[in-house]
Amino acid sequence: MHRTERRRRPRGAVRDGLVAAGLELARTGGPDAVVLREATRMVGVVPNAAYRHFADRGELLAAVGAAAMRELANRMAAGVARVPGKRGDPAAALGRLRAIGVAYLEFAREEPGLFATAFSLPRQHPYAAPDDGTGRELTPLDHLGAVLDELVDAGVLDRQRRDGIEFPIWSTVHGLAVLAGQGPLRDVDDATRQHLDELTLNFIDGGLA
Amino acid sequence: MHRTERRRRPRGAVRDGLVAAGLELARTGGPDAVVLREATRMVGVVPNAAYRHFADRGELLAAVGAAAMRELANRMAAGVARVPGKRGDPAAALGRLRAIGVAYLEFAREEPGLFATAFSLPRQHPYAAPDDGTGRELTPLDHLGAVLDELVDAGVLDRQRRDGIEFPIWSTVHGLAVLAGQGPLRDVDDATRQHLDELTLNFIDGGLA
DNA sequence: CACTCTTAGTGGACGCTGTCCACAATAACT
DNA sequence: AGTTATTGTGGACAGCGTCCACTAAGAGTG
Repeated sequence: MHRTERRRRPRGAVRDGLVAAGLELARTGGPDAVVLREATRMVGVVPNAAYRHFADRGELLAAVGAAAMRELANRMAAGVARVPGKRGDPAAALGRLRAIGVAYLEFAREEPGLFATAFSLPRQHPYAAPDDGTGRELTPLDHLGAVLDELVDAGVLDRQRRDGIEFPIWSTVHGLAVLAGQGPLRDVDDATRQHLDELTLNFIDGGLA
Repeated sequence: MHRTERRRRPRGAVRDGLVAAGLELARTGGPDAVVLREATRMVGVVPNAAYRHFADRGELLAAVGAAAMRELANRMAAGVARVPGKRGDPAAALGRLRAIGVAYLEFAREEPGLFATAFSLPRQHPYAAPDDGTGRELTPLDHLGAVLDELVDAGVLDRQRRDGIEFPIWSTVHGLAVLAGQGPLRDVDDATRQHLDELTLNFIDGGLA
């Protein structure tokens, strides 16, 4: 008999493996590349096994997208943390806002597949899944909001203008990421792209005043 | 035998029919919904017939995307044309800039499938295909550029700031369209969405000064 | 007009995909 | 221990994009 060797894997290993495999596929090929059967192959399990952990491909893709979104949020947080200067310092606050934008654009450029997957919602994913019970993770939007609050405290951004301004700002940087990543601007050379980044981040700074 | 009834159709009818069918599919389901076999079914032809007109599905999708892009450009042009006031009038120029943004956002909201398809470039499509020999069609970017030039002439936008400013502006409106269309903001109610539109278009106006 | 050549359709096949069902072996619970 | 729920396997199905061989219709030519 086949001695089929099952259930060797620790609990949750298959699920985690599928998400990891999906991430790898998404990294190189975007959302369309995360194909269920291929992911199961990478984990070394039969295709149907995936259905014990996800209702369908869409749910797997949502999990992968959530992981990618978390990665983006982490990069933003790391970028912000790297900027010196204490809270209340206007220059530092502006620097942190720029760091957020730079992290966003860098992620989109360095990991176009993951970026596209994070924002391809075949199903609404939790946007940043609660990992453990210790509290909700911070979303990209949370990080942006925090820096904007700091800009208000530092007196750079008028308190009246604060409300809702995260959305135009987010839109601006996200729009550039999309246009230059998958969109019509995707074939511009590196220098031009750099220039577009500058132009766009400066445009945002201008919109604060 | 079968009396297979072929070659009844006028020249180019199958190709045009496939694009039309693809547009219909894209309208309701976005780029993923434009499936080659279904399009051929709608035209009443066998799947392989498509390969006489397109190298593969990607090329069909590119043709559909180009058509959708043209539709967007037309809506922008129509929106601009609807704003009264002659060239050189600052208020009119600003009105036309806003009309461009509104047309863009409206198209994305009313035709999310077409919008997504226009910007899903499986293959680089010509962005706005030359329809006839009489000259290239105007792209969305062309329309935006024209209005920005008018803003310079009207003295609203500093000539120094003109260069390249179309990209941050385009990014801003495109970003909102994507975030609120397919992205994480897609489930906001109509009132909120309206508010986001206002906020974003005002943000752009602020960025001109 | 008859003849040829090119064009644009048909028919059938292949491998790949997502998904469903029935079944079996393991782990967890009592 | 025995029972039950979990989580894997095996095999199937339809639908997809694509390839190959074939053939009917139309265009062009003597």
